Amino acid sequence: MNAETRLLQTNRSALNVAGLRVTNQRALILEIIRHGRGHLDADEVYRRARERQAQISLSTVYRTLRLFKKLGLIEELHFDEAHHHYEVKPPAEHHHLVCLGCGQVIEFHYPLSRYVKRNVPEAKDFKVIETEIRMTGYCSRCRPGGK
Amino acid sequence: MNAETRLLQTNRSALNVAGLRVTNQRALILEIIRHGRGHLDADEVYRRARERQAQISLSTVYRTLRLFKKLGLIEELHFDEAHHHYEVKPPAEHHHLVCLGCGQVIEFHYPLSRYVKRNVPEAKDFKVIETEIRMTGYCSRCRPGGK
DNA sequence: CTCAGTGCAAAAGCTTTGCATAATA
DNA sequence: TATTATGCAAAGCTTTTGCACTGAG
Repeated sequence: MNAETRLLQTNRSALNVAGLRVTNQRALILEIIRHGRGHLDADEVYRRARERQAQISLSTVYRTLRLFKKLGLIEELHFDEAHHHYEVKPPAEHHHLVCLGCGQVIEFHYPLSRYVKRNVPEAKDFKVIETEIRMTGYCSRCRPGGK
Repeated sequence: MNAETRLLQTNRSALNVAGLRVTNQRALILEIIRHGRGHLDADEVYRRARERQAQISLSTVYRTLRLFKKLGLIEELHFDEAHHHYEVKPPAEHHHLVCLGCGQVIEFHYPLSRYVKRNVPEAKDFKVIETEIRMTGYCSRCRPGGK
């Protein structure tokens, strides 16, 4: 059993647990999102997947991403563009700083939904499922002008 | 001068200040976003605009929204869907609770970026231009099951 | 063997663009 | 009058869908 196969094997169990049919495509896509640091969009997942399974189709990528999202295996994020980004669902609540200069995404962890629920009257009566905080601006290296 | 014309006139000055050519289309679109409570997408702006100027085109709506955004007159928001929503830029920082049940958007005000800057080390060094907080979940009426 | 999952191609949104015409300054 | 903005139609992208085939269970 080579390293490639072993990696895919690891993801099989995650999929089995969900009661899904385990295909090479699904194992590979999960592997790519888990392994790929950064926030991938569908096309990037597709490009990386093709390096290992030349025949994989873009529709499968889209279908699989939607499926994983529904199962809660991954998170769908909305940055500034018109398309979505995906990443594995992390255990702790986390958010994003998006630099308008270099495009890097800085992740930070903070239980903000709990804070908001405590301090914002409108949120007291709301059952929060998901919180996404996206702050755009300039990182220290890209800061234009002063301050 | 009828009421219609007077309304448009008010927006002319805002556009004049920006050094733009003032057209009926631009004045009308600004009027719709300012007046229209809620968060409108491009198509909704288009539909409302056509009620008053039958010949207006969807491309003009898109071009105008992009322009207003660049000028800082309006804000572009990213909810769950693949398209954008627009609203007038409000003076105070505000955020959104999006109900997965009925789709309503509850707005709340809170200076969260200041709070984050104070408490999150990663943000200390970041010059924040814009903060968007979107919490999805269920409002009191749509809450499924208990809690 | 059966049915869920895949690949392909075509369709379906949303958004942008080229170009001739119309309107502002 | 000199541009800038508009309308229309066509193109561009991302995402979804129909259908016959393949492969997992």
